[in-house]
Amino acid sequence: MEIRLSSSLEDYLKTIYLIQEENTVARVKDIALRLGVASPSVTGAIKVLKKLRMVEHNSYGYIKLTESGLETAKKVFETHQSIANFLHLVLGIDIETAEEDACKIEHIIGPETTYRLAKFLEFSAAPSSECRGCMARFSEWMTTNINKGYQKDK
Amino acid sequence: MEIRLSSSLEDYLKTIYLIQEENTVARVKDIALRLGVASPSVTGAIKVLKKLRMVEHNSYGYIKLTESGLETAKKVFETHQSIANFLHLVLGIDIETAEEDACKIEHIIGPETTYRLAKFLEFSAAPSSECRGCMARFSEWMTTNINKGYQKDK
DNA sequence: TTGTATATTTAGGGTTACCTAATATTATTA
DNA sequence: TAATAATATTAGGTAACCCTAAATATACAA
Repeated sequence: MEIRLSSSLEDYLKTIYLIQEENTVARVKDIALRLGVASPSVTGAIKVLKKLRMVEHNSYGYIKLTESGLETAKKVFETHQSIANFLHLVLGIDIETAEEDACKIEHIIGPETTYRLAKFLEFSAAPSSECRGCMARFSEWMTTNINKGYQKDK
Repeated sequence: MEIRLSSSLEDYLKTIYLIQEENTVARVKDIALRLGVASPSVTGAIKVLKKLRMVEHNSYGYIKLTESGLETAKKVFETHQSIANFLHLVLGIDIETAEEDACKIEHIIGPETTYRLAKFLEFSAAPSSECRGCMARFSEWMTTNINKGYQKDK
């Protein structure tokens, strides 16, 4: 009985989750601030998430994830972490870009891709893995080759 | 003077490109069929792409990419290939899922991520790369570990 | 406790991207 | 060539998601 949420709704859940993790209460204003949207957009999204039983909310009150909302939010966040780690630690992309890209990809890839990506990270970062040396070599190789190809503008 | 296209418009360009590559002429019907949308959606998109000077088109006629449209379409397609190859060859995801995921990610990641992903593939697949052994080990390791974690349902 | 500041919601719009049904054009074939 | 089939376009509608401006509710402080 898995409900397929939009990227946007997943972002709202993830944001509420992150606010809750900081032992803070989630308010419309905070969510709006973090997501860079206006307050009425948050009110609208919360109304939908409430109907889906992902959050609890009374008018003008605080917002809390339900068990089901928490579960989904955690999944999204974990997927985010795997992607961001891969982009940053393996590909060597700067942390800001890695986070930005991860924020978009997290809503798109299926569970199998997520699972395998996490496993790849686990494998390549394991202390015993010969892969560690290989990753270091790639890193070196990238640094020496970087100027021949893509140049970051802006 | 880079114009930021929507995922949807990029898909239309990519589809026209792929039809052109088959030495076939692109018609509304074909594009609609490949993308799984109705004809009026294609007509609408073509109107936008024409305004952006990405395609040439006269009413009731064939559709052709302009130089600028071709350039963008190629970029999208190349990004697609890098992602699909990574998902399939490195992570070992079945080709259909890899293609599906790539179709979504291709519109999202920036040029640096694309560049580095391609370089990673280049490095890890190079005949001289010690990484090849490492990738093979990962593949083995995945096969032995796969049942402990995620199981493909459906 | 009453006035003011802050936070939230409602109301009303805009954009993108799809759809179906109806109309117009082009192509085919009898 | 005239009728029919195939294709493309226009018209009109829906849903998701965002926005600003205005109204409403709550919190705080004099």
